[in-house]
Amino acid sequence: MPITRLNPASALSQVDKIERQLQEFFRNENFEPGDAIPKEMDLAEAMGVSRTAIREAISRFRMLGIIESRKNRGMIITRPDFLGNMHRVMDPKLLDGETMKEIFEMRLVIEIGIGYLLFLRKTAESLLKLEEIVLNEEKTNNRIDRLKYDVEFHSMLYKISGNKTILRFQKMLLPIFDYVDSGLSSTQRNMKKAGSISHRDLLDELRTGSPEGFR
Amino acid sequence: MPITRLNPASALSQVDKIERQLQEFFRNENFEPGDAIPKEMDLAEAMGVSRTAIREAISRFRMLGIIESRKNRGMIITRPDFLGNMHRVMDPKLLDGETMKEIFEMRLVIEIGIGYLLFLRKTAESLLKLEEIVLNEEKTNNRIDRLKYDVEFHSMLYKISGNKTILRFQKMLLPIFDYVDSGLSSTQRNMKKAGSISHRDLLDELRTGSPEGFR
DNA sequence: ACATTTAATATGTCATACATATAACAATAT
DNA sequence: ATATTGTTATATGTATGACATATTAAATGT
Repeated sequence: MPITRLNPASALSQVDKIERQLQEFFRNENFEPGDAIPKEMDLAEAMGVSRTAIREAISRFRMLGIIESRKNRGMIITRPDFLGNMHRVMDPKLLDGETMKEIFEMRLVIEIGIGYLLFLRKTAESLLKLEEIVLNEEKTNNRIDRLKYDVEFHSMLYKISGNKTILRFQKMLLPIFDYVDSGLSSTQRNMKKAGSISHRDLLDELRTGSPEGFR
Repeated sequence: MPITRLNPASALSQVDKIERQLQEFFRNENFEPGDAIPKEMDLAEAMGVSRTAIREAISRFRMLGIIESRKNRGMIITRPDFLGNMHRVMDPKLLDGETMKEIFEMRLVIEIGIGYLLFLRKTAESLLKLEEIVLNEEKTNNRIDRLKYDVEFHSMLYKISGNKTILRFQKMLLPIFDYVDSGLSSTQRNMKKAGSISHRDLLDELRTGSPEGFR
């Protein structure tokens, strides 16, 4: 039950109501990507509101990637990118500390869980690439380069996992990850410590070990 | 690099551009929740567009919970609920099969990773509650009740984890979880099998075992 | 039959007017 | 003097009409 669902009903603006009604309408009528939806004026008349209000609501759907409109061709339902909007709210300045800590924790949780996928999907080539990255990392003393290879290493891990969505989700969480890193609870500190053994260890474990050891 | 960032620049509507400029503006000027932002007319004049266009862009921020406005008091930056909007796009009819499978997988990945938190945060009382739920589950033969207790059990697990955000995120993923459940790859089937040992087993493992066994 | 022009149409943008809620202040009554 | 009430100014909320623009479809001419 998202908190947005219980905005004091009276505080809902007309546009908010229109937005909800439209979303409900699209779902109930089983609209799918590619389907055309009624034109603005028809919607406005059917709901007894101005075209302006309809357009404000539709504009929101456009942002989410649920609706696309072209001049004269009308509007159609489109396939949204369900992570594509997250970056708009993933802002350390906007979120509160508690939420950020939980997001931070979620990232670690996903990282642990992803070990499973890695063992199921690792290949000889992917291990070679990891080896390459680790070698580069071990060779350099430059702080910035180390960071670069660190990013590369993790990137590669996600690629091996074969799940683009999880990879993207993790990247979305990065702004928070960069920001928190202080004021960690002991639990989180433990988790982080557990996760920060060297890449070389991880690689070796991935090569010859088991999911249990990897974690 | 969110896909929304690379909409053919020419295809961006005026409102899209305004939306971006405003978000950039808020970030650069270090606006934080509670801060007042310029009024609509000032923004319109400053950007050389109509108030209508500004309002369409602002309407989007309002939906995201980034901006709130009250009559005559102007508009202020607010703390968004970073998961609160996901339900709008978490629709099996809108997403493609591949994405849904990946989301499905992400849920499992999180479930595995969360085992860690459970062991760190379990308490005597929480174990008792789990015991109660499992007992109820074992007593009933009603299919619907079993489902209910299954939900309760998982809910309780997330509560023990002490991370409301992860819990909510999992709930957000439910529509997809309910929907997929067919056309799984062998990898996913394996993961699911691994995850579907009985609740009794899980509880016992949680009581006396280790994170490794739990997984 | 083909190419070009014209008209019709739905969305994109703008300007304007009015409604509504609120804050600040003034006026009044006790 | 304090509290209540009324007035006014202000910023957002909503509606309306106009025009721009792109695209489809029909009409026209050769």
